[in-house]
Amino acid sequence: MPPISPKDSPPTTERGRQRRDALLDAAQRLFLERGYGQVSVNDIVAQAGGSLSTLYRHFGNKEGLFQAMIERRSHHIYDTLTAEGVDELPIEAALQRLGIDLLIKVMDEETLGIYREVVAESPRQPQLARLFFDGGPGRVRRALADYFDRRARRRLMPTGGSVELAGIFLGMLLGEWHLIRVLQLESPPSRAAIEARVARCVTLFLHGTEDLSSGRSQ
Amino acid sequence: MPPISPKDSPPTTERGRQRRDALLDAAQRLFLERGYGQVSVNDIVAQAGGSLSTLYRHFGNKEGLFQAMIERRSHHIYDTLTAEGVDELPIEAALQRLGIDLLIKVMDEETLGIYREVVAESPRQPQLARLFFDGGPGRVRRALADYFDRRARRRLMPTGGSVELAGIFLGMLLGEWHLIRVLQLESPPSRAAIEARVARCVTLFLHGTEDLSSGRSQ
DNA sequence: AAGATAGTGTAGTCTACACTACACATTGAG
DNA sequence: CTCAATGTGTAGTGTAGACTACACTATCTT
Repeated sequence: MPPISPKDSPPTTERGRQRRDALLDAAQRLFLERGYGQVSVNDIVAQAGGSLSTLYRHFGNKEGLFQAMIERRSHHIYDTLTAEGVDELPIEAALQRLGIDLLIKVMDEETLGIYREVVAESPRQPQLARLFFDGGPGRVRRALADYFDRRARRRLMPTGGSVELAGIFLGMLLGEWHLIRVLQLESPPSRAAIEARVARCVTLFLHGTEDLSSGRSQ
Repeated sequence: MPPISPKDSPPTTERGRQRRDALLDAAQRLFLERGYGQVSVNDIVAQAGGSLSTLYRHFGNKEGLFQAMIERRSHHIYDTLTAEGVDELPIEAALQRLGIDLLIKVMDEETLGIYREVVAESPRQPQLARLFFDGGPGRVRRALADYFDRRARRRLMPTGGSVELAGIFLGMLLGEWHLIRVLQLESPPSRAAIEARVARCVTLFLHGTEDLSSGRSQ
């Protein structure tokens, strides 16, 4: 009878914590490199040093290890995105800064790897989806929506639907680029290309297509 | 020595075509239901009827079958989206119609399944990524960009960057919704919800946030 | 009717790998 | 010192599954 919830007991001793981290590090490297299904627990132990028994003591089974790894990651990845002091900037500059930071983070090979693995495994491990979304994309959307709400309170923009608005803006930023990078159809965009795209998105978001240059709409 | 390119010879006889289609149908059902790695070729044969030998004669190996299935699918899925007569409509209506059709298609469980499988397998099967993108999302982006170009030629909107603009608009439409559905975090949106979101995106795309109601930007 | 072409069915090979068993080492607390 | 908990190392076990071999059948063409 396999354990329903893998026993991810907090390590008591210092040595225990080290072994646990080594296993997580190895798991991360290998899972993101080859994909969950293509990595054996033996590979991970070989990479991490230590012993198979230890792995099973800590994580219960392969899935437990995977989830622990994803959880650790999705938290740390988006921690750099805590836009602070953003309320003092004009909205153009604020969105521009957030957009650039976000695109750089999201185009990063590690972030893309996490995304691929989560999408691939989520049908079999639904907890994974929540874990990832709430720790990553969901948190960014929340933060941006809060920013919009603060502006609305200061009467700097209309009230209401801030979460949806945030989602739309984030969608604009990623657009087709994310898919293209997830599928590895093109090489990563340069810093300059990122800045240009963000600028275009910000303008579009604030003023619509009309404002791009001349031209009237039908 | 495994064949480099799977022998996907076009079936000559009628009976051959039937057997081939039956295999593809079964493959599609099972792959989308359980995921590529979780389906055995024997499962597929059992579902399709016929024989293992036939499968290998047609597709060479498991990957060949998978690719043939994805190719067939990504072509047919987006065929419904050939927006015709769209040039006669005001741009609001045109974008609205396209947006609704697209969101319905993209939120469909089958389309989401294809997406998941392609993302999951693309690192191991790079041809797959191209196949999918060019047959699906890429074609939609191309079609929308062409529409923008035609409008630009009629001086109804600014010239240039139509492909990027199309990508941005499509990104707005999907936004966070796509991820949420891919990860199955929420149930499918209602028709009404889709219409509301598309309307909001179209307004935003054409006029920016300013126009949503009152409120001035900083 | 005879041979080519494609489909069937079964049985089997070979390999990979999740997970376990077990005997032994290390460490730290009382 | 000792005993309990934790880590190590090796050597399995059991199973699943991709792919092959082979003997046979159905159909179609000329």
